[in-house]
Amino acid sequence: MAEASFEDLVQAAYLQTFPAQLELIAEGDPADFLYVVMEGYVELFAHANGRETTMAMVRPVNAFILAAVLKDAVYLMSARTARKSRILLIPSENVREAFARDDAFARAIVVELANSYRTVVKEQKDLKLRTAVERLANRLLRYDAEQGAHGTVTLPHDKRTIASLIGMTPENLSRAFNTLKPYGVEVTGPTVTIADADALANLAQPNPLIDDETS
Amino acid sequence: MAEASFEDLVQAAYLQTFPAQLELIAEGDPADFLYVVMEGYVELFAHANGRETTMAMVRPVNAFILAAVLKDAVYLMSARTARKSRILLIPSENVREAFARDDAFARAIVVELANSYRTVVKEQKDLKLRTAVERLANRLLRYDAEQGAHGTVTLPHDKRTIASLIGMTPENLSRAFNTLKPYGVEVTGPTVTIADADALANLAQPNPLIDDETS
DNA sequence: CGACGATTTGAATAGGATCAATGGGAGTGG
DNA sequence: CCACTCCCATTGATCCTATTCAAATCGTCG
Repeated sequence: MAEASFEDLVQAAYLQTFPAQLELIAEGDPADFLYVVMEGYVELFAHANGRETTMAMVRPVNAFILAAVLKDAVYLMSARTARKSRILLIPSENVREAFARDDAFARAIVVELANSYRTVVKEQKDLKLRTAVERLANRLLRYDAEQGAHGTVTLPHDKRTIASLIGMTPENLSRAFNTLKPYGVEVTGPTVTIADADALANLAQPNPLIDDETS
Repeated sequence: MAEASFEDLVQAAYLQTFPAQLELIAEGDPADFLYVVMEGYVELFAHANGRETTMAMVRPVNAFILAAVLKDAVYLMSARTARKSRILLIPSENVREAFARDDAFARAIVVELANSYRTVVKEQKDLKLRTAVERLANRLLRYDAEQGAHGTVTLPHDKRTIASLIGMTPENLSRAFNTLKPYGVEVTGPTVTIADADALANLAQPNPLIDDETS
């Protein structure tokens, strides 16, 4: 994007540090700011019919609720810090201004939105086409790949959060881990070892059109 | 968008009529064309782990797989005509060209993508936060609203398709309709009458952040 | 009229959720 | 440093939802 637009956004932005478990936004609120996670972790979650679910975990450096800001609409999701986090807040007004003025910025946003869209589509496929155990197995393989494919995974979130993220209860997650034991999966607190990646992959049936970050 | 860009796209495009149940694209294929439904209905669906699910039904006039075209990536979903349909095929190359050249077009695409993104997020909330019966109840209320809120709904698709769309089996859909009978829902073939919209809404708990088209 | 596919219904099963209780750290305050 | 508390995670038992398998019914189309 143009230097000037960038400067304008940075000038208008606030960089703040928030403690863990602080609610940043609530679904239904008007989109006053675009949020960018600089450090830490932010949980996006949602409510309906008396239930709550984790929609996504946002890690540095990523923006969230971009679509709402551009549309000048209300947030569809709530957000809270999962741990102490440094977050950049950019007034929506400025984002929309830069979007209207700066062609390069507008195009960059398209790429970002296209990626976000495809990510959610993949998640929907994951949810509708796989059982809970399959989802967990694939998730473990993904974490392993992200962490260097050593066969030793450190879970990036609380188990209750992971359970909600992949669409199950904490109890069920615990049982799903047990189900994976015969496939070489051992759990010790937040550490998971994958003894036989092939066996696990055979169960999980990983699919690039669901599990690959890019593409 | 600019007249010239529009002309260019139209010039390069093919308008074709396809019979029902014709597979237009398959997930994993490179995105060679952007598709626009002019008449008829197109089903987007996906496979994984030996299962298949309906992801969306696209009606006129709407484009599908825009994100894949822009990213020059592979399709995440397959598509088939649900009935005889007239479809506009625009070569991806031309779309990306227009996107690069025409600023107004690029901005229009942002709006389109932002809407698509928010739609999928809503669907994910629907899936994760509601039971099958609640999803059906809300879907019926939505159809009723779309069709004029007369309390008489004509199902826009086969029941098996609707079942897959809202994430259940055809058998379960049939039973879900029976579950809704005490709430004033009567089914006769493709026609559904809603005798007591309040009772149904009380069960469904419709939520603008999930069920409203706009917002 | 006959065949096929869609829908419905029934029965049995499986997958997940809920409720309840226990064990296990991490953090707090004395 | 230790005891206490709280919350997370696990386990057990049970319940409920939804899927699967099977069969019957219905409607449509050739």
